[in-house]
Amino acid sequence: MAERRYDPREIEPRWQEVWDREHSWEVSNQPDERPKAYVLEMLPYPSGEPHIGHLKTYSVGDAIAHFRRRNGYRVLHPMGYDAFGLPAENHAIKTGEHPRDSTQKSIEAFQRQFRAWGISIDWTREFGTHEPRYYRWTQWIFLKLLERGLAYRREAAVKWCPHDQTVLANEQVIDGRCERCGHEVEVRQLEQWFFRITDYADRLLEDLDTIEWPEHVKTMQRNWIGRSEGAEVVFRCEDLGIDYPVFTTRPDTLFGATFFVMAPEHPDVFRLAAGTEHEQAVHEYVNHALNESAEQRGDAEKPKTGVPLGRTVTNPVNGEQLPMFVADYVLMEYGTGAIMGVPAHDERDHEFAQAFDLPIRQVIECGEELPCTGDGPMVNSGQFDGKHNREAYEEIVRWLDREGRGHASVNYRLRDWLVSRQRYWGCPIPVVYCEGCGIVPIPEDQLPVVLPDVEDYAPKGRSPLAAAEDWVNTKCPSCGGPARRETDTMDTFVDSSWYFLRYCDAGNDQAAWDREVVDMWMPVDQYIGGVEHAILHLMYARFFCKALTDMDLLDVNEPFSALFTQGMVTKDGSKMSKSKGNTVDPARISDRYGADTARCYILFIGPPDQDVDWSDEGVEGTHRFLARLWRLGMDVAESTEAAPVPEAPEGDDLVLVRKAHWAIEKVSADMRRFAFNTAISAVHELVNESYRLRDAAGPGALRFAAQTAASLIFPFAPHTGADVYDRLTGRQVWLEPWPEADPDLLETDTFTLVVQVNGKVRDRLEASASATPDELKAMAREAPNVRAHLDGHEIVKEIVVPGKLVNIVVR
RNA sequence: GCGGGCGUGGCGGAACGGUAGACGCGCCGGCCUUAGGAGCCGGUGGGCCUCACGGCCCGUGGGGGUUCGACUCCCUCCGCCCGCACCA
Repeated sequence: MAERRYDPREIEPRWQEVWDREHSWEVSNQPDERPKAYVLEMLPYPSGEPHIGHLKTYSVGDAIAHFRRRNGYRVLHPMGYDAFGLPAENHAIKTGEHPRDSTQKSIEAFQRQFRAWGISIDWTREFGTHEPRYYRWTQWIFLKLLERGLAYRREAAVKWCPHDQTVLANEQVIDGRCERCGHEVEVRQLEQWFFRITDYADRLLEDLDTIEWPEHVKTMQRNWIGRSEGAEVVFRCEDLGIDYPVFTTRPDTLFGATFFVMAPEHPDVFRLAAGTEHEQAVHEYVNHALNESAEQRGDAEKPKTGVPLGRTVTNPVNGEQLPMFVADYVLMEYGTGAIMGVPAHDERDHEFAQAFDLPIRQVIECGEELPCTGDGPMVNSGQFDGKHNREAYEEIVRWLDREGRGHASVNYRLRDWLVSRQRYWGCPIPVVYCEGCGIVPIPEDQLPVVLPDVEDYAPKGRSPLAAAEDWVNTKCPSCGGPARRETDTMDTFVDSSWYFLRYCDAGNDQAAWDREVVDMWMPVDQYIGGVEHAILHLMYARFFCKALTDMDLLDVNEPFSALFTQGMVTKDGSKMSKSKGNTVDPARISDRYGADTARCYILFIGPPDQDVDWSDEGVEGTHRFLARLWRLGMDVAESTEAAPVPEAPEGDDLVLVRKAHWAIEKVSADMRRFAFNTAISAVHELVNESYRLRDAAGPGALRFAAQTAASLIFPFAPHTGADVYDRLTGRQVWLEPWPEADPDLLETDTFTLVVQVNGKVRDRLEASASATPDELKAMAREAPNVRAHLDGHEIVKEIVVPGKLVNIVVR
C-alpha cells in the first residue's frame, strides 16, 4: 500500500470551496415537499476571537443540522452576531476605538473561524444586531409594544451600577452585584422604560408544559416567575382612616398576627409616624435603609431591624389592634409593600418578634417547635378552632370576601423588565420628549433612529448620547415644536429577543419579516446554547413572541420547541480563563489537527450536556481515529475494484456487513438522543472491525464498511466524511439520504447465552437464536461450570430472558 | 435554608432492571523497520488458586430495602457541582 498521510490542511479547504461554490447550505423561502427544520445555536457576542465554547455549541448544532438534512428535512441553519454591548464600549472608553470598528474586526474573526470549522451555515441570512438594517426593526418592535401599552415609562427604585454607570434589570443583579463588572449595585429613584412582562407571568409559566426543554431550565424559569397563591387582606389604621392591604400565602394564620410591618420605601411611613414620639427614629431608620447597598439589605442572615411607627391597625378577623413597624426585611416591590407579622408560623416574623419582644401566638398545632409552617388543626382562631388549617384557609378567604376585607389573590416574584441603559453602544429608543406633547414615538417611516457618533464614550451618570447635542435636539414629529430625543439605549437583551425571527426573512427591507415566511419557519425546532441563558434570554424571547402574537404580527406562542443546553469545556478541571492561563484556543487546535479533529474530539470526550475537561493527549486519539478512517477509505478505494455489496454475505463478509448495519442503527439512535460521544464510539468500532477483517473480507463488504463509516462520521467530521465517501463512491455524502439499517442484518443466528446461578454468571454458551426457552434451560443446565454449581442443590426456579440469559435459582 | 443534578478502573467515560467497565487516553508486550515519537496486532479493575486450560472471591460514595437478578428502582446518610435565596 502506498504511503499516504491524512492531511486536513489540504482536505478541509478543498471541501469548503465545494460547499461555497455549490451554495450547499443555503435554503430558500420557497416551500417544497420536504418538512422544515429550524436548527439554531444561540447567537454569539462578537468579542475577540471565537472560544472553545463556541466550537462546542456549533459542533452540536451542526451535527443536528446535517442529520436533519440527510433525513429529508429542509433545514434553516443561520447565524449572526449579538453585536451591541458593554465590552466593546468599555474597550472604546479605554482606547478611543469606535465600538463599531472593534466589533467589525471581531465579526471578521468569527467569519474566518466558522468557515474554517466547516459549519454548514446559510451565510446569506447573516447580520449583526448593531446594523441599522436590523435595529430599525428592533425600534419598530419597541413602538409596537408602546402602542400596545406593553412598553411604559415610570419612576421607580431601580438597581444602579456605579461602575458601569447604568441601571440594570433585576435579572442582571447577582447577589447584589452587577453581573458584568461585579460592583455592588445601588438603588436609585429614576424614570425608566419598562416592558410589561409581568402581564405574561401566567402564560410564561403554563406554556413551559408545552415545550421540550431540560427540566432544570424549566424549574429555573418557574422559580424566577415565582407564582404564589394567597389572599389580599385589608388592615385598617383607625387613627388615619386608611386601609392597608397585605398579601399573604397563609390567610389561615390570620388569627396569629401580632404586628404589622411596612417597607421603608412605603409612601405612607412618614405620614403614619408624623406627630408620634417615633417620628425622628423613623426618619433616621428609613434614610439608613435606603442608603444600604442591595447586598447588605438583601442578606437573609443579618439580624432583623426596624422601628415602631407609633400607630396600630385592626386585624379584620378579630378586631385586635396590632402595632405597626417599619423594617427593611419587607420589600416594597413585592406584594403591597406591607405584611402582617405572624411570628408563630413564619421564620422571619418569628425573628422580628423575638428582637422586639412581641407576643407569639400559635394558631396551628403542627406538632413541631415554633416557628412552624406545617399543617394541623387550628387553635386560638375563634370559630375556626379544631378545623384543619387547609380547610380553614378556604373558609377564611370566603369570609374576608363576604365582609369586603379581602379576597383570593396571586403574586409573582417576576418584575417588569427594565430596558433603559445609560450607555452608548446600544439600540436608540425611538421616542422624543416634547414640551407640548410629552412622550412622542418616532413615526415608523422615520426609522431607524440612527445611533450618532460621539467623541466621548465614558458614561457620566447619563447616556453618552446626551452629549450629541445636534442629534438630541430635534423637532417633535407630532407638533413640529422643539423636542429632545431619548438618550438612553435599550438593554441588549432586547436585540436578542427576536433575532431568530429576522433570520427567516433577513433580506426584507420593507418589514421586519413577512408573516407567511416567519410562520413557515418558526418555531425553532432545535435551539442549542449554554445554560447561562436559562432565565434572561430565554424568558425575554418567549415574552416577545407571545406579545407579538397577541398583536397578530406573528403566530408563535413559543419560539423554541426544543432546547439543548450544552455543558462547559474546562481545562484541568476548571473554567478556562486568561488570568488562569488555562485556555485552549480552538484556532490553534484546528490549525494543528484540522477542524474535524477539534469538532469530533469535543463531542467524543463526554455527553454534550455535561461539562467536559479538555485533554491535549485525548485530542491526539481523535486525530488518530480520523486518520485511520481516512486511510482505510483511501486504501480500499485504491486496492479494490468498485465491487457491489454482496447480496447474501457469508463468513467474514457477513460479520463486517453486520457490523456496519449495527453501527448505522446505533449512530441513528444516538443522534436522536444527543449521545454524540457514543455515536462516535460506534464508528470507532466499525473502523476497528474493518481493519481486523481487512484481509479476510471481500472487496464489496470492505467498501461498504468504509463508506458507511464515512457516511456516519460526516455530521461530526464533515470534511473527512465527504472526502472518503467521494473517493469510494464518487458521490457527495451530504446529498445522500441517511443510511438505514437492514433489520435482517441486525439479527444473528446465534447469540451468547449467559447462564447465571443465583444471579451470578457461571458460563457463556453459543445458542441458536431460534431456540425455545425450554431448550435454553436444558442447555444451561448441561453447561459444565453450571453443573458444578448445581451439584447438591435443588433447582427452585429458572428465569429465561430470550436472546440474553438464563438464571437458575437453587437452594 | 429551598430547588435541581452528580458520585463507576490510573484518567475521560459506556451500560432497555439481565455479561459492569463499550470507545478513547495512558501503560505493557509483539510485528514492521537502519530507526520509530509513524503504522499494524494483542493485553490492561483488584485479590487469590493453577505449570497450564481454567476457576473462585471482591468491586459502581457508605448503610439498608425491593427483586430470581440492582450502577440502574425505593429509603437513609456522606461528599461534590449548579440555580434561587428576607418574595410574606
